[in-house]
Amino acid sequence: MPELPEVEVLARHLQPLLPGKTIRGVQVCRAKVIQPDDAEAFCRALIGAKFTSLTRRGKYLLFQLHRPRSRVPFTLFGHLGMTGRMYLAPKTSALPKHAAVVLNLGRDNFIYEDTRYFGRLTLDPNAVADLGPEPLSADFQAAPFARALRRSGQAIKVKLLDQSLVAGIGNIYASEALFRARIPPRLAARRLTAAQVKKLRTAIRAVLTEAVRCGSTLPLNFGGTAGGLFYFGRAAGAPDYYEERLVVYDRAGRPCPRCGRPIRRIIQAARSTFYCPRCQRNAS
DNA sequence: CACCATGTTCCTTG
DNA sequence: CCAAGGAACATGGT
Repeated sequence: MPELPEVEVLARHLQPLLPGKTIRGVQVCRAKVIQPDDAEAFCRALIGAKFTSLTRRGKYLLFQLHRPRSRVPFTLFGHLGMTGRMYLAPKTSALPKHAAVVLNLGRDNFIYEDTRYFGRLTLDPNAVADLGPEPLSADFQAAPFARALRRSGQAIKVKLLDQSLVAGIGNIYASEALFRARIPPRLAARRLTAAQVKKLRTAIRAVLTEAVRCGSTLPLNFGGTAGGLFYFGRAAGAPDYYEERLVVYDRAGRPCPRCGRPIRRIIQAARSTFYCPRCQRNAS
């Protein structure tokens, strides 16, 4: 469940739990999730290292580590793909069915599980090299954003998924931001007016900020047979606060909260886009 | 069986 | 060389 807000909430959750913990063992259950695909080297690099901090960049988690005696830090980069989860669990509890990598931290295990194994763990800083600005930081400035959009003929919805434009927007928040800015998803990026670009930038920040705030106030539940960590309403039986906050995503046929017309679903670049055909028209 | 899924990368085509 | 579109990756839910 990973777009910027989900990764941010996860980072805030794990941040106080990791610093000071030492990696005593590494179990690579599925070699394809580590990069490069060399479990031996990966384990050698991590065993004995100690966590110092955890931050986020786009949809990546940045685990800051150092070896004992060495002040030279290094970073483990984590990406959750579509279905990745990371959490601490007592070493006594059974590993989940789709465990990908398990770090032995002493009393607890750090578990990275991923049903579809689209996520990654890597020590290669290139993972993060081509990311655009952080949308919630001051680095996300209007002028460069506008310039980048002017250079692209791609539909704006598709362009928002380009992580080198802005980091962290995924398929859900691309639709949500465009609805909020009242911009039609198929409009070519270069056709946005200056006013629309400005509105879009504001909408992106608002939508992501709200999602983080919403996620941060939820109780973080461990447990269940999956041993998973749930916050955003995907857990069966868990309250669905998060889904309720989405205005257009996955709501085809249901009324637009603004005008009441049915929300429409279209396919762009092989992914679903949701929008209101009335509120998101040209020249708005 | 068919279709869908929060992401990224690679291949083909123009 | 670039842009755009689609398939592939792997598994599960409806």
